[in-house]
Amino acid sequence: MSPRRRDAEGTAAARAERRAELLATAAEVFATRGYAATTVREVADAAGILGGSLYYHFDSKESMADEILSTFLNEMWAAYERVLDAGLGARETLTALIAESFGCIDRHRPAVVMYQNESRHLATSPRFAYLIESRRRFEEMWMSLLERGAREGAFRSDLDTALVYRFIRDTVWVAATWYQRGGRLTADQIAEQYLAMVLGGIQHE
Amino acid sequence: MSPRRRDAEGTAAARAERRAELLATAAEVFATRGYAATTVREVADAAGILGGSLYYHFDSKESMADEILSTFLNEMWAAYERVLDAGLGARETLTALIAESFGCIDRHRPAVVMYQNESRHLATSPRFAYLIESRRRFEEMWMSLLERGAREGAFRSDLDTALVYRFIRDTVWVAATWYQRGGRLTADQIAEQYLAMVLGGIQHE
DNA sequence: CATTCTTTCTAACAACTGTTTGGTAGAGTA
DNA sequence: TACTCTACCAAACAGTTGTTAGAAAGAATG
Repeated sequence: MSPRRRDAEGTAAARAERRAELLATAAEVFATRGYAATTVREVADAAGILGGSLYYHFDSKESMADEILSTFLNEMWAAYERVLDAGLGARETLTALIAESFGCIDRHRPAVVMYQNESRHLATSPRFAYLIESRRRFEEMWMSLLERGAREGAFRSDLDTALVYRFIRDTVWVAATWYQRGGRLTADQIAEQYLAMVLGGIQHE
Repeated sequence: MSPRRRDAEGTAAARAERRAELLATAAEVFATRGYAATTVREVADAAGILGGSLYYHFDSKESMADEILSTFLNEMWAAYERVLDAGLGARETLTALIAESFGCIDRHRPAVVMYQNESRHLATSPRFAYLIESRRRFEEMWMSLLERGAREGAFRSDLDTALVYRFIRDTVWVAATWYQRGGRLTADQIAEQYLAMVLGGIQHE
């Protein structure tokens, strides 16, 4: 490996690290104040630089949102794929998917908040078409799991499947708005309690 | 009643009606595109007038949001009060509150969506302090109901009450983002299914 | 008919937005 | 030391934003 090559790699790595830092900051601000209501100057402020300096690292405000969301979604789907490929039963698959979802919230909380609050607005641009595609795929995954579970007798069959799907989707992901790392409960503990509620209900038997 | 008086009342009523019309339009646009991302010209467009003309009826864009949200919250709390004053058992109170919540979503869908998406951002202004107060009151109401239900044996007592509260709160209100009047299911039917899920869970017994 | 009142339009404003351009401090390299 | 490259700053840009002031159309009133 030539010195020239090593240097190029070193600076490329440093650059990527700085990008990631800035993206984390941006995601935090976007999640807190809302993407549209946040100015690039506010993001830069939070990062300790000036507004224009962001454009050395990123093409546009939009491309920041793009990178934040696509990074998160890629990681999430990779995790989901691992679960789906494990060949578990319906109940166990649901359990694993929910646990994995709370793991995603733990690792990508600001991105999840952004996905929820801004995806409908952003998806109007063709650049963010993958948001719609992800939503479609998500619905397909859950609907087929729930139908399979109802067929196999794991889940109740007297409920509207589409409603159950939304019920689970909403319950899990909205948790990103209040979850905080290092809080009273860990992501795993929350997942466990959520599962107990979703599966068994809150009524005393 | 003098003619003078009748006229004054007539124009005042007409004026209030026009305000309500414009507010309904504004709420729809705010809910769809997001409050911050919506321009007053877009609201005016949707109402068939020009941007500046809105300022004959309203002081500012902010005061539109204010009126939309406070009107909704006042109605919601009036409905909740009626339920709480009925002196029902824990389980019946929960049932009635959830049914009432879906009723609110049915009647005030755009306002509910705004409340969810924008309240955190808006609440930074002192003008919207009532949003925080409403949230506090909401939490207090539900927490005491859930604790009472657990004490009286209506609800399971092995679950984290704060988590159950968020679970119910999120599940109910997020429905506003996908609910549409005249859809496959009525608000009452959705409330019924939601109740069955929350109380009994989705697992086959 | 003339007058008044209500609602809207026209046209502008100052502030703020995302973005660009050219410069510059400082670390690394020869 | 001189040079280069990286990451940032300083200052401006054009477009958009919420908002305002004055004119005007039209209905209601006398």
